Amino acid sequence: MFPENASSSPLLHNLNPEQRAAVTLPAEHALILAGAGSGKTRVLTTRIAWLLQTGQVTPGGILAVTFTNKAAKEMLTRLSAMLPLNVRGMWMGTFHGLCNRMLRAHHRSVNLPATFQILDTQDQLSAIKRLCKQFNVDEERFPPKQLQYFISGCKEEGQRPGDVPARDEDTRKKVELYQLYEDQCQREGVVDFGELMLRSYELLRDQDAIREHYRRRFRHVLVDEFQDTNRLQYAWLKMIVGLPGEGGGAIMAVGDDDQSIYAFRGARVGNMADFVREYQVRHQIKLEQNYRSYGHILDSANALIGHNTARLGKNLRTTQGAGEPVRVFEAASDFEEAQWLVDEVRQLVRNDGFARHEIAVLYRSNAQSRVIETALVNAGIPYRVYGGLRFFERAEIKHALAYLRLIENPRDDTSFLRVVNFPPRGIGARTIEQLQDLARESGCALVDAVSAVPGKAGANLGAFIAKIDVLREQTQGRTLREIIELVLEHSGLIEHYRADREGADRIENLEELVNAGESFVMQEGFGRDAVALPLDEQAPAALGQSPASQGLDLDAPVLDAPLAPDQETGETLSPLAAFLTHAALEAGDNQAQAGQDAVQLMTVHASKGLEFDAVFITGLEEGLFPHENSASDRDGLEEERRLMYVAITRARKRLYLSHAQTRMLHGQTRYNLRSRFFDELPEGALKWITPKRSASASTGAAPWGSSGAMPWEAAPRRNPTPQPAWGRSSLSAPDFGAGPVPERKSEPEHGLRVGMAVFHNKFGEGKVLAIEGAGADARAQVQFTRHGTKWLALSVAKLTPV
DNA sequence: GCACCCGCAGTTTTT
DNA sequence: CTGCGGGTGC
Repeated sequence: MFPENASSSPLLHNLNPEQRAAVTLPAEHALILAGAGSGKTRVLTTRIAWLLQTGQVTPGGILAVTFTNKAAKEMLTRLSAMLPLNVRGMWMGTFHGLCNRMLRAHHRSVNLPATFQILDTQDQLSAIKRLCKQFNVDEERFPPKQLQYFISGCKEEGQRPGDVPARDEDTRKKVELYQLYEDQCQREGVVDFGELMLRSYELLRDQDAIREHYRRRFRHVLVDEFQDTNRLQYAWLKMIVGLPGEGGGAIMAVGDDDQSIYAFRGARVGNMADFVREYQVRHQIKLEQNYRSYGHILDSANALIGHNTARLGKNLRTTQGAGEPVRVFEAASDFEEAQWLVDEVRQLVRNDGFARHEIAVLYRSNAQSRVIETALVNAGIPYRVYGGLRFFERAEIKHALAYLRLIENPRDDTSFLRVVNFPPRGIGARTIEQLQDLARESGCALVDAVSAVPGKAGANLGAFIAKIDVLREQTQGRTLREIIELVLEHSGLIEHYRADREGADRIENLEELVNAGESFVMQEGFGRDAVALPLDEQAPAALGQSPASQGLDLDAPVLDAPLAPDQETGETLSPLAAFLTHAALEAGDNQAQAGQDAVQLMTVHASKGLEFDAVFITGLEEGLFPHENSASDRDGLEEERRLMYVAITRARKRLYLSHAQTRMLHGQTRYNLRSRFFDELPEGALKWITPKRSASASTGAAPWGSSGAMPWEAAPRRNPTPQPAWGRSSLSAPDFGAGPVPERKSEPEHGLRVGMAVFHNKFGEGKVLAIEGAGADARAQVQFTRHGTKWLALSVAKLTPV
């Protein structure tokens, strides 16, 4: 089936049978179900290396697509470690990076300027706000955020304004605004993220020659995290390879339906089943051998995910031993949970030899990090929070980029408005409104309407565009570094921030921008980002606008053509334009101060794809995890469960689960029941380490978290604390130090829990959505079948469980 | 044109 | 309880 020399290739050493089977599959469509920690990236990269090594394909025949730049980089790094590699001809990157590359190469065919710039989510929103103002849209009725969601949603479904079914008046209005937004972007020469995908898709759909070119070229299309693809991305892939029998390449889709956690942003797990059906996939390989976690951890993951229906079906297994049990802790409050966590982290580092950066603290929502951060700060434990503002999203950086973009394209109104009066130069809202009116009347860009503004206001505006013009001239023929330095100097940004008491950080970031430009240039001659290549120098070589372009032999020089200038554009992207593209497509590191050995804090979502020696999953409470907004329907709950599955499978050696009985949320104390997920884990793999509390013990009352059902629980639950871990000194006398354990004078007596069906004398039947407060203050949010959702004070309203 | 104050909302996120 | 955005007042 494959060349003999290849079957013994060193590439295949140390692969398990399933991995090896996946790597050496024939050139046909295949689905690889890759469980967590099963060596997915390894299979993907080895597959590519193997295809190349056995001469089945040249680098130019490979298209490998991922979701994040990080994943793309990782793949490239590992691949180059396996093979000496000419990465230039290979298309490896994110969906958006590759679409960008394609659109740059064919910018004329898709009616875009060669230097089109990319709007990130923030830019898109401000563009929409601007549009709404201009057309006097009632922003109460049509919040810009919602319009943005609507437009992005349409694009992800592959719908242009004309394709959107507009049943009601509201939708018609939104579609109209969608159209106006499109016109505006087109006029300004900018595209948003959705547009990158959609326009690239349409290019392939509508331009036969171009589509056939790519179809013949890409013999092997490899897709990472396939379960996260949205409708448009799958359609795009289908365009690139065609349906079976249409002469296109083979798709190897790698994914894990159990790790599908992005439905909320359009991901369609269903693409996996569709793919199998539409491509008559014969080769489905399950990678179930897990190389990451010990047995108890995997048992927990398997048992939990087993509660989901409609799975493709997988069970992780390990050859490592059972390992330690999963430790479960019940805290009286979020505060106590954090204290406990700090103590435990100390133990891990001091006694058990865990590196701090090998310890992760996971939570469902960002708001939960605060208490934990406070406790860590007080304890002097270094930590890092993932997922704040990224480098290129910071305001000062966006300001600097706006100047740079205006140099490149003065018609970029979004950038124009961002900095026309920043730093302040006496151009006020009135003037800008006037300018916008003038521009709209004559249908031109803001910059072109400046000369029509009279008086002092006009002079100020004139000075602004003169400044930009001067910068543009000065930067001619300069290196990227010099360009950025010039902009920082002449824009007045640095000066402005120097006057600001809290501007020091911002100045530092601006100076960092110079470095970012420098290293961008270093990386690839000038801005040829190896991952998300902004400019394709190869493929379109055969697709030029030469007289014979329609009849060109698209096959001949393409696959390994020598690097040639883009014949369609006849020009190369300037370093500046390339850098701006890079800034939009790769927003930069998502983590705070890297480098030092710090505990890692992040949401469960952010943890996907990572692994740690020790993992804490905190806030395992009904309403939080599973989140209240998701727990009401089955799909939502199943996604929450997959999220929990992702969280569990991050851990290598040790896993902690914790929940708190009370938690401050939105400035109020909430009483949360422990997560139902606890009931879905195998008892034998767990160990409750919650210590007995002296307060409750001395009164003789059943201690929280001790044996027996909670007093307010309708159905008896499994014993949450079979054997408190008295033996361990660290646990027997918990030092909850800094504050008193919150008093619990009034334990809930209402007997209600979230999800419970209840009856009210006036409102009839309903379902409890949330419970808040305690004793006389206790309130419940109930969704009534006939009377909507209401908050009821439990001391007043009579609710009876049904 | 800017500063301050009030009011309101408040999962998850990459490109 | 926070942070952000809009609106008002100087």
